[in-house]
Amino acid sequence: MHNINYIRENPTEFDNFIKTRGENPIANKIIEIDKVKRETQTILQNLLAERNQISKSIGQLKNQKKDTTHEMEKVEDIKNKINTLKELETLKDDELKAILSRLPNIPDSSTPVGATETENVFYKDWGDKPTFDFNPKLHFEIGENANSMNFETATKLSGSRFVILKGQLSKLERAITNFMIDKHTLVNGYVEMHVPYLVKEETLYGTGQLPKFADDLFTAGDDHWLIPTAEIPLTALHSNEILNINQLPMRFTSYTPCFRSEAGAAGKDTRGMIRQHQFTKVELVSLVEPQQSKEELERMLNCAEGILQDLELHYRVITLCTGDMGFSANKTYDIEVWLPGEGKYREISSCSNCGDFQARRMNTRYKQNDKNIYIHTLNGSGLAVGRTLIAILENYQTADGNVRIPKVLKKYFDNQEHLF
RNA sequence: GGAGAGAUGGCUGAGCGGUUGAAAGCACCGGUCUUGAAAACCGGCAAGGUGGCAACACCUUCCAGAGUUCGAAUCUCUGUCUCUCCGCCA
Repeated sequence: MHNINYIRENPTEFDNFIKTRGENPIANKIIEIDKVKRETQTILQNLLAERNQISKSIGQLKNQKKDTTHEMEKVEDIKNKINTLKELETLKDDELKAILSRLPNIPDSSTPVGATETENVFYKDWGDKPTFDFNPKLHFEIGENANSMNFETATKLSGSRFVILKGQLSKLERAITNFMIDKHTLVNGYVEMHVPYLVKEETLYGTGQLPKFADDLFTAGDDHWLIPTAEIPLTALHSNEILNINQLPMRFTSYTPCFRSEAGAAGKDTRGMIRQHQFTKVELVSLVEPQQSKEELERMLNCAEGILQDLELHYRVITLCTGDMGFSANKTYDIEVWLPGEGKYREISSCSNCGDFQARRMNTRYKQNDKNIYIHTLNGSGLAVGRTLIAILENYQTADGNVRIPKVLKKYFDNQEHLF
């Protein structure tokens, strides 16, 4: 959510910013609605003050057993005016909210301007592409050949975009998760949280998924929605609270399943487990003071990168351009891991600074020198577990169809050398 | 699922329908005292908004939403959540 004062004072700048995010200019319209709303409010409040005054005097007159019919008539007239003005105010307020709640965050000055993903900017990379003396297979070929990855049965149970992992692959998924959580809690200073997978509409509004992106989500039929990422419950942990400054920064990590309808991705990545309706992810979330958030984004990125480095997987980091960035972010780094089977880099983590955008929507503040200031929120995958599993299969595969177990995961496998 | 009780400021907790935005205590902040600290004492301490250069004035908010009333924390209805007892149950 945007600060209306900012829009009021910098309409052109605001329009220029949201233009880079693919939105049409709208500041003038916002200001016009806001103006009518505030004018209405001023008149309304004066009438309310008058009503309160008269009501008070009625109380006093009644105490003195005096006649109040004159006052009563006066109030009756004011009441009618109050009702019409109140309706108008609510109407304008709703209009304003409808617009503001659907406008994306303003990009950080270091975010490259661009329309589509082709204009994302290379930031850095790590490691080298592995070499093979055979033709590296795709992850699902490896999994299916080992009889440990099954899409057909999953489709029988749940339809398309689901998978069943069996035996060693199921265990690998669990080992990856444990490794990530252990690293983030023991080394990186994040607090592990176990959170609900079903949340209320209000919670999704806070992080920015609603009202605009309902199509990307699954509902549970009642008033609950399935989380598309643990970012949602973690970021909202302290919504509607005023924190003490010494509580910040807060760093949370959580392992959860994520549910996404993939509404806009029909026909995309239909083979394999790259794009599923359900996947698991270890999420990182930071709640920080405003002046810390830029630094925190780099820190978070490093924490996510560290996992891939430990797993010795080659990757690159790109900075998303304004047009490709998510709704709530002001700056986003994507980490893309190398998949030799596909011969492509694939997103495995996305780390975003949301500034005060989400904090405004969910009303999370902290007190400093008697002032209440919106915090900054950040989130990042640390990492997507399913895609990490894919990366391990494709990068660590051997000519005979087996898979070497990465050094750091061996302890979860009784020091075995190979997966199968 | 059945029966009952409740929801007030950071926390605990008062509150006959009419100076109650809300007593009191705790916590917190500032000060006096002290070598320092504690104790004691004094003072401050909800949020959002509108108007105003400002001082300041006013409005809204006592779970949420409707309603009754000249006037609602206080009365009525609906919803949400919490607690206790019973039933069922991982």
